Amino acid sequence: MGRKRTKSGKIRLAEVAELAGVSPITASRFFRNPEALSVAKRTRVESAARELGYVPNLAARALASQRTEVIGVLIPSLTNNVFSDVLRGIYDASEGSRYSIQLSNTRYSILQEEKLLRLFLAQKPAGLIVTGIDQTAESRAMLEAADCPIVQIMEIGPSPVDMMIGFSHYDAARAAITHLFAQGHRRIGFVGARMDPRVQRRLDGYVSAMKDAGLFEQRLVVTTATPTSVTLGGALFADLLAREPDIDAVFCANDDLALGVLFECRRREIAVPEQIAIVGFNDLEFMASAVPTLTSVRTNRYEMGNTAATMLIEAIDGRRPEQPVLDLGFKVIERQSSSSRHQDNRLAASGGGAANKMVALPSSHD
Amino acid sequence: MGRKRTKSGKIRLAEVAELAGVSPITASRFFRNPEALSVAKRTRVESAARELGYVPNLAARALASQRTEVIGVLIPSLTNNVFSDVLRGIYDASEGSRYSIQLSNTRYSILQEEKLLRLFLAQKPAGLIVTGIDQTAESRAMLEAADCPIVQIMEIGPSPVDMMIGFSHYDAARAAITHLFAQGHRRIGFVGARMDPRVQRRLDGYVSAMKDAGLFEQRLVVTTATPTSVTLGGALFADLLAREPDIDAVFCANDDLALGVLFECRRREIAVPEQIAIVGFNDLEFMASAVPTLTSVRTNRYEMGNTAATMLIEAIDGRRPEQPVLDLGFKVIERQSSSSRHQDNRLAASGGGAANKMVALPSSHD
DNA sequence: AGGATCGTTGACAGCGCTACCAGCACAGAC
DNA sequence: GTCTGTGCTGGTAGCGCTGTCAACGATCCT
Repeated sequence: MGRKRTKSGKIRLAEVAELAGVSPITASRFFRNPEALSVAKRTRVESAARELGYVPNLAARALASQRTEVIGVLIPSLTNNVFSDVLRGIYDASEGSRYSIQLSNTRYSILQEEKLLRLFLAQKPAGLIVTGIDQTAESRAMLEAADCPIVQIMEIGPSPVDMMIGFSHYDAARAAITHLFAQGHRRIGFVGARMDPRVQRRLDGYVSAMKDAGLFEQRLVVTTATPTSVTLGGALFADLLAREPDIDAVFCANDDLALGVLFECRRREIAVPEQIAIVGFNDLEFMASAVPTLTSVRTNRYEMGNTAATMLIEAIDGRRPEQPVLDLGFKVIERQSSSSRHQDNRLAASGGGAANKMVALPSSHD
Repeated sequence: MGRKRTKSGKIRLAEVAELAGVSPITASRFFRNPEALSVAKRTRVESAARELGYVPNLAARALASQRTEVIGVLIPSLTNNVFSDVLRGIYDASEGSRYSIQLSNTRYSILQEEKLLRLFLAQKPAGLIVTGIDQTAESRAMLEAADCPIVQIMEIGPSPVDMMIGFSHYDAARAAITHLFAQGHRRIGFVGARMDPRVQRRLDGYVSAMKDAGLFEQRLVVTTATPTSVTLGGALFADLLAREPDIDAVFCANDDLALGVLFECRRREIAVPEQIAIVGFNDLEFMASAVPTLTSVRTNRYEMGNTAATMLIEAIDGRRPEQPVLDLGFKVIERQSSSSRHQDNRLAASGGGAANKMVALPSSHD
């Protein structure tokens, strides 16, 4: 290591080839398809490259080959914990592969998404990961015309552009409400923020489950376009309570809101779950640790990102998955905050994650 | 829009030049330095480019110009809330500039960092943002030899490679302990996880403050190399209590741990702050919303990322900042969890963020 | 033995853009 | 009128790599 380079620090493929005693094109092949070389040349090129500390010039490669080894990723937010898990999965899958990740943030704007898509596509990415299924018509057309594999993540729906991996937010919300019904709750409020398409579909699931039971009332729903936060959860819940003091449960569109609701209950000395049950969404780590432990709908975020990137890379390399649309499902993780069997959370054991009851469901469309 | 392209979707600069009736090189200049063109040609090229929907081929540009418009960013973790705020700042600053962000994750390994650095540098990035000041000697040498501006973020220390923006974790921890002393606490425990260099320096600050007061005992310190989590905060605190039941305060190396400690106190019916005070670090959003509200040391994470990227871009464009090392400082945000004036948190008003008392300090080295 | 096939290698010609330098017109100085 | 400088423009020559195709010897088949 630390071997000094020739002037201006650039070792070209030609130098490696010369040292190895092969032609540049043979050296080039070594880096792209080592199997194509004889063992002798392979080792010669390998040691020459190592000795010189050769690193390929990606710009030249991209120019010559008319394609890049960049996977474009479009997500709506960097702040949201949900996406950091997904991203981690994507980055983990990309490591070890020869592809690098180019990330951009749409800020929940499909117009911004369209603009970024245009930019990405112009650089001929090897593949693309986009969030959700609600693109503009123009974006949709660009994606369909793109000559690279594409994975839509976070949800599943009809007519994928190419590949798709996620779960049904609608079904997941219905499952959460069904769980609350099973625990004997009837007047169930909905608290939601940001109201992006996925949160909207959770709301739809809530509404349909409530309507099916003849329990839906518009007054039970409190939402805002404001980005989500714990504090906001408390505030929205306060609004809900002011409007409907007799609710017996709250379904929160995400876990931050649920934590805010829990704190607000504590502030108001409302017993959870005795007076009000709480169910969150995503099952972030802290849900199992709260007091009382908080029920949530577990979503496989890391796995979603990881599988999406893995599928994409396979597809780029010409091995299309036999299953282009993958439903990762969800699980209702029942904890103290919604358990009618729960008597005294104050004496509950530390951690609380030991005896989680899980209700696993693959999501399904209707 | 949606104008169709010529075959294979590629519009080259030459086509734009032809339509505009200028030479390719003139068209090229339009995109790099419009001022150098006469107004007439400028408008001609502009409308030609728009009409054809021209998007530059970045690979060709990079190859020809021997430099990229990529800013490399090396951070230790994608999961950590702290870094998602920093990243958001970086991405926000890069938007609107012509630079794009290339992100990589060192997973808290300086060896991995060195490897990534080598990779990044080989592609001649326009600039580099690296986390912290604890690089390997080899990394350090590479950074110093790099012919692009570099910003080290998250902390400040002696001998910056180039630019530096952050704050003193040591001083911030000392300030937190000083605050606890002022509230009358004496037996103050330390809870830390992951123990990366910055957490280590917070521990150092804690130790020095405690020693200065003649109160330090090794038994008050509980740490682990395990990545941080809320649950872990509870577990570490349980260890600490088992060892030292008579502590009257806990300083947590981050807010997740602090939340875990709060939940564990609730589980054990330990009154906060009456029996045990809690102070966290970073001041994540939920700290102001917890019950009781949680004291923390506010760090300017978004601003750190944003300013770092802004400074870097300025430096790339040849305008080096007059202030290459920037201390963003910190603030101890005093809340109920460590306030001796706090009597009954159960009746405290919603949100609790209204009357935060702030103790602002620029960090300083000694 | 002759032909076909395979595995391996190399020559050539760009990919689309920009660095460099030269050239031109025009203005001002002498 | 010539010279110099300035502002703008264009020609030439690559940047470092890979796609394509051709060539070669070795192997296999009939």
